[in-house]
Amino acid sequence: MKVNQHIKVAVDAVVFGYTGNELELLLIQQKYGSEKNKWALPGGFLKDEEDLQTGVARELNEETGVNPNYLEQLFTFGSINRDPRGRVISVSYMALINPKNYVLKAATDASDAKWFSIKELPPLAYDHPEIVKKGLERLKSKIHYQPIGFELLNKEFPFSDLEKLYQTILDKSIDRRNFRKKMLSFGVLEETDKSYKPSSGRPAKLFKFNKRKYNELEEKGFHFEIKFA
Amino acid sequence: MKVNQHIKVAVDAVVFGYTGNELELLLIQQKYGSEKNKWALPGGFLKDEEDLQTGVARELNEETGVNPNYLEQLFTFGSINRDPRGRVISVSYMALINPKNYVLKAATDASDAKWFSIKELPPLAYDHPEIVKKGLERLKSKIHYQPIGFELLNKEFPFSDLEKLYQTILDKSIDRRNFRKKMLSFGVLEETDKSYKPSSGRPAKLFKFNKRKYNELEEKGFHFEIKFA
DNA sequence: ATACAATGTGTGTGTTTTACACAAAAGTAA
DNA sequence: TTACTTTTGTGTAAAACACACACATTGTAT
Repeated sequence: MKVNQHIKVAVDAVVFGYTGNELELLLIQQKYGSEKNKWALPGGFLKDEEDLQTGVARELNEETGVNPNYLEQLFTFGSINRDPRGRVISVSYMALINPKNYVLKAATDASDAKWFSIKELPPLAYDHPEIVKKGLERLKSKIHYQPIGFELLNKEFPFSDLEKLYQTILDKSIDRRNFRKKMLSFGVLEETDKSYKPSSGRPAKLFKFNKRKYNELEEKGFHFEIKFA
Repeated sequence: MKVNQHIKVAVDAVVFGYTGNELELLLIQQKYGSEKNKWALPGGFLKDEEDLQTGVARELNEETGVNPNYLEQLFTFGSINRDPRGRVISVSYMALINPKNYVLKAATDASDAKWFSIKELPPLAYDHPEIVKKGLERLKSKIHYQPIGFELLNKEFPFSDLEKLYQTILDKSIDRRNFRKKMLSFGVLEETDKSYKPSSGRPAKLFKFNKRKYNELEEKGFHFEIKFA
């Protein structure tokens, strides 16, 4: 194939985590290069023999040690000068993980991985602010019509966690009663027999998301959709 | 920048048009190459010095003569073997145009452009069926919450056109009264003083979409959203 | 003038969304 | 043991919205 093209293809990941208080973003520190000491999204150049999603997953694992089970393509960024090193287009992905499930890789020679509150991000390299913005938008909108919030929580969680998660992501308060009513009405949450004891106050039942049931319902035309005042 | 990568970047466009009866897709015939005589999405390799959207727009114009004013990135396809000629990733776009505004470029040595009903597509090259599918999904879902339907109609149109457009795209019938009521309730349609005479029956007022007003309302938190029984 | 074809319009009913407050279950401190 | 604090768990009434549904109007063609 004769094409005279000198464009490199990179993949980058916007990885969200939730701690119970804050929405967080996973970043790595650039130790070398023109953007030294800035922070960047995990990512890197795609290999000739791997497909896009495999590529991000690999880079993510190499650079931070995490292996998300939710990974979704976001957008492809291709402005001519987005990377001062040359023409690079970046296929970006959004990943959701529960930070508790991983210990971040310690600093390697290439990078140092760390969680940052989405509200206090350090200076980011390249056009990564734009990519993060796209990720946030996607997360905020998708959480309304896809049950992706559960990817950020423990397998079993008290209702209040789910509620706080939504409030944190959407950055607004929601009515507890209406939220619970609506969520439960979908019939995709299962009450477990366990309960969780908060540091003070009444213990809460633990719930879990029943993915099988969700898939079943979805086949039948059901749509997860949650809105707020 | 030293990266040993041999991946080419292409851009492809899923171009939808509406004739008043059918949703149509703009395709070009492959005259050479391994996929000779199949039809393909307009598109081609990205140039080193153009950004993605510029690239699709250029290819689209070169190959078919159309210049869409609605162009939106869809998805990036990157399976390893999607193109038998080598490793090529394709950044796909969706375009909406009113076919009446253009005369398709006659057959050039490279290709022959033609509209096909979405219901009777010829065999498509590469993974283009998958790309088309993505485009259709996007169109179907986006038409519910973004005023993109107007891009497919004349500037001034009878209400029935809009209605038929929605029915065609969504492939289901909708209640005329409720649809009209809801659409008008947004306050983004303007009644003109002109009217349109159908071949038979009562003449219809012509409406036009007021984009400025839509943008204003959107700023204030308004959301275009239309659903059906 | 009559038949035909498409446009234009309102209301009642059911469903969904919203707003809102108090009791129950634990732990802790007097 | 009692009372205080904290968090969970729950119902109802009003408002907004979605849905189903039918007939008069305005033009053309015969």
